[in-house]
Amino acid sequence: MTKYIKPTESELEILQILWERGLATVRDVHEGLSKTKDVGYTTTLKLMQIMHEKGLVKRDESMRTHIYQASVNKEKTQKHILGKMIDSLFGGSSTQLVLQALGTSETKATPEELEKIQALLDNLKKN
Amino acid sequence: MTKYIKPTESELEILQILWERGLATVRDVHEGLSKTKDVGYTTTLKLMQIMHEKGLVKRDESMRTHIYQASVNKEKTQKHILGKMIDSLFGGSSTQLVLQALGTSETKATPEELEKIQALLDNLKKN
DNA sequence: ACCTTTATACGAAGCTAATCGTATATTCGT
DNA sequence: ACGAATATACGATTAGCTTCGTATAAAGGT
Repeated sequence: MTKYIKPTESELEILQILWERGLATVRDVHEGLSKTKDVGYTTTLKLMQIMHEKGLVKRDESMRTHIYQASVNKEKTQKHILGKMIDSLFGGSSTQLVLQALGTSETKATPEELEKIQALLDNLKKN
Repeated sequence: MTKYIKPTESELEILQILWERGLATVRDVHEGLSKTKDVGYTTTLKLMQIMHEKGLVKRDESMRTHIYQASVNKEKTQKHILGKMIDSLFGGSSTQLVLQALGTSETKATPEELEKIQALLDNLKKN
């Protein structure tokens, strides 16, 4: 039972990038972040160092430029945060959250995604 | 365009209780919180005072024991936070979030809820 | 070779959230 | 009427997040 470490907002942004790329340098990540927000390079560096201390990321230090990768699982992290949100914001009802999310939806769901949702829904209906 | 104020974790817990009860004293809220976490009365009080300063709650001060109520809309707040989460955690795809939420689901959805979800889903399928 | 660029490491400041103790005023029970 | 309980207000502390400046070392270019 390893203790779950809740990533902060900024850490999540970084994880997001690492999950996408797999391997990345601080500079890679920083350039990714720079697309959406204005932040100094050393800030990104510091954050990633802290994440390393916390165990949120691993890194290969064998070269001068360290290579980082996420050490926490994407789906598990999503599930964890989602679970907390369901509790704190939707009184524990995940269906309430789903209703809100589908209602708000501006994203175009692909037919495949819709089928997956339908399948899950059918499954829930059985019970 | 009134500035949106993002409630903190603790503030959300309090809002949750206020949304449920409509009107409540600090003690009411504190007793609600005490069910799930261990916190001092003055901590709850302080939080609610801060929320009042921020405009997250209103209060009737005409009596010694103030009567509080939420001054922010439940659905709007949910939608706002959900939106941020979809962006930061699911790359902007609300369907991805729905998939996770339905998959994780331990909550028993009522038949009515399932029908509502189905209706929304049917609607999405049309387009 | 030497100057510029690019790394990491580290320290510290600014801010916000969360918590609680204490002071003070009011109300309640007996 | 008087002590206990209960209310608000307020200050202070602690902890964590975020940010950035500076020091130092290693590469790179010409």
